[in-house]
Amino acid sequence: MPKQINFDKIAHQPAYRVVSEKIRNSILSGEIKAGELLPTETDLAEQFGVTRSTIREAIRLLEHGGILGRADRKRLVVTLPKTDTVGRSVSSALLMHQVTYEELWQVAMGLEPLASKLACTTATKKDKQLLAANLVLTQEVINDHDALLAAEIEFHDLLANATHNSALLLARAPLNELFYPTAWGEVIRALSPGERILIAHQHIYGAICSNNPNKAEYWMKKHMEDFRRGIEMGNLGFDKPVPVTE
Amino acid sequence: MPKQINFDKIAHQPAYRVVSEKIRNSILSGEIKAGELLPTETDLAEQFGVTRSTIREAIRLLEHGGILGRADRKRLVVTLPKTDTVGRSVSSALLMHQVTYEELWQVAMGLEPLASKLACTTATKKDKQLLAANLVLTQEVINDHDALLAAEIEFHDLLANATHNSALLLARAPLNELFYPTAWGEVIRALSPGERILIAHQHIYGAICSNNPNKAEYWMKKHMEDFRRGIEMGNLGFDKPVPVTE
DNA sequence: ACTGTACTATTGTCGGACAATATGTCAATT
DNA sequence: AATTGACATATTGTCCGACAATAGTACAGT
Repeated sequence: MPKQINFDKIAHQPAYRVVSEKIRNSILSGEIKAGELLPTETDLAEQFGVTRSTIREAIRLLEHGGILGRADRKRLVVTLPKTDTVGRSVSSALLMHQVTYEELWQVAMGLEPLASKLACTTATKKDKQLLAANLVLTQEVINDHDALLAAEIEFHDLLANATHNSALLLARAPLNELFYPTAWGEVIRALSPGERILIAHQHIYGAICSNNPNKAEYWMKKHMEDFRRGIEMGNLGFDKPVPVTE
Repeated sequence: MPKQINFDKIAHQPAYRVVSEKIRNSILSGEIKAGELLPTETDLAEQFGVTRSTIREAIRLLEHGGILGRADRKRLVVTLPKTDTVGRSVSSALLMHQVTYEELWQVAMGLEPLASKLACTTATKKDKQLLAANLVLTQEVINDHDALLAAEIEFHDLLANATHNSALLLARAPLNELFYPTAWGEVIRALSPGERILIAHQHIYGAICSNNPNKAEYWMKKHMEDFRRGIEMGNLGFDKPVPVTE
């Protein structure tokens, strides 16, 4: 085989991507802060020296990432990405990768007990109040499948919020969107373990209030193990891909 | 206060978003599979009954999520989102939320030991070979800061890949992009704990080869604790936000 | 204090245009 | 047979100009 010289592909980035990157950098570097308005499309077009169409495409690129949004559906505004916005991209990706319940459960086992532990030292009064209210609600709807499911998901979400750790919130976002809605739904429907759920939640809540990280972690692990058994015993396979809903 | 009837805001979605959602659903539902080409923009415009500009904006929305890409820079193709593509959205979000080293470390403490444990049962021969090669490389460059940093990051990445758990891969994507590059860089530079790193890696690798999940988990925890001490002792504050680089 | 009117700014959408570039075909060359 | 060149075609990237719909504002009128 004769020697051959390989050149790198030249990187010709389309204009809309260049513009998008520039705006992104301006935002990330703090040049434009969250809450501030972006110049109008016409202005931007003039500043970058491209057409409005190009600007619009650049904006769409950022809009999906959640760092740009619309104030009152007119002017563009720089926004702090919300967990669920970002979570949707991740969820799409996971669905396309045919993620299984087992894979999600494993991640949940890594993150949820951690969240319980952390929440013990970080939860504010407000957080505890919200959790307490959730417990009351759970007890009330313990026989109503759908409402119980909603309450159950909310509990885990409140708990995660109580850590005030944005990295943790984002990492577990797909659980909220993909895992719990489908999996818990089945578990609750199949086994009706409403009481077991409530008991676990109460213990976790108690551990947080008495600032007992190990206990909080322990009960969350137990809770998640229950969950796993529920899935295995139900009619949705633990190693099957999560179905696309909606 | 007089009783007042509240109506929901009517949800007037712009056309480009509607189109984007329709395409997204087609992809997620498997109607169009990964690897397949999308119709041309002109065709899409005709099918949806909108202009090409609108179609283009819809496409940009999806392009950012990584589920659409370009085959050879012309035709659009449906693609499986790569971890780093999706990870970038998440990283942007975290940077805007001024995520701290501590928050990232906590997530790492939840995920990395888990990855070590899981890898014991899921790692293939290929995975082990790659890890072994990485160990050799690490030993060779143990005194070269930059190369050592790259090798260190690669080790954790290979380990995560060895779990073959896409949910885990995506959840830890921000660690790869935000945490390790900046934090490890400082740790290595400040303390030069090259040998400690290598030893930990070797133990983890050994545990995986001998199928010993507990040992793998134990050493990874130890490794991460070292990491934490390194950050605390170095001159970058553990509770400071991760700086925006690039 | 509320309502209606008029004006402006800005976005959402349209349609058409053209250059640059991949792709495919077919003949010519070695 | 394999490479090269020439040519036609398809498709994207970018531009321009236009217009309707609507949010914001200002200013009256009751």
